[in-house]
Amino acid sequence: MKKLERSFYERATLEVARDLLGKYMVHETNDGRTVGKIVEVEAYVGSIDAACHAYNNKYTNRTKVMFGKGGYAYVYLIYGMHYCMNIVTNQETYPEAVLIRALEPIEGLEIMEKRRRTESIFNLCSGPGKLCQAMGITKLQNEMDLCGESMFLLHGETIMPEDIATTPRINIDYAREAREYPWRFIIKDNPFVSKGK
DNA sequence: CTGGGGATCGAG
DNA sequence: TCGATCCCCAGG
Repeated sequence: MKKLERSFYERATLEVARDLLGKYMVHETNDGRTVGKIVEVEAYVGSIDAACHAYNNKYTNRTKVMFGKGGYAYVYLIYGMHYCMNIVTNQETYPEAVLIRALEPIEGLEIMEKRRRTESIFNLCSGPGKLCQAMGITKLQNEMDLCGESMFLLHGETIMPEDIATTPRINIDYAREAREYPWRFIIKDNPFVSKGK
């Protein structure tokens, strides 16, 4: 299977978000290799999106990675205890990213179970915080190049347009009009999607 | 320096 | 439904 190249990520964010469904995310660590199929994502577009950390093109130490080239990881700590994994999209100067919200576990299940302290397969990667724990993603992976050797994506399975559902994003009630933007994409009827909302 | 708030999760 | 827990950042 072929590794996704920079050109895949450096496109319009909503397109990248849709196209990420079905891709395999791989993380190589000392514990071993874990792989998950992307089944749920959300797009964040800094210039116009009140839910995005880089709303109004806000440039801070935390958001700066989103202003860089596509294909890098944006990982941040939320609620003081969980990490969220994003993939930076579009060209330089456009602060945009896609949040990975759920994976279907493909490989390294034993490693995931150990990290998550559960053997329930539907509870390993069915949420943004859970999948970071299962895949061994922390602040250390922030700003990592996904075109490198440690963490990267593979062309996994092709998802037909009719198998993709679109909804508003989860837990962004504070974001005023952006609350309703249909920027969450999931694989229809996939049992590994998060139980958000 | 200070304090309010958050792209979550799991227990009860 | 609610508490844990702490980084981030705006404001003074």
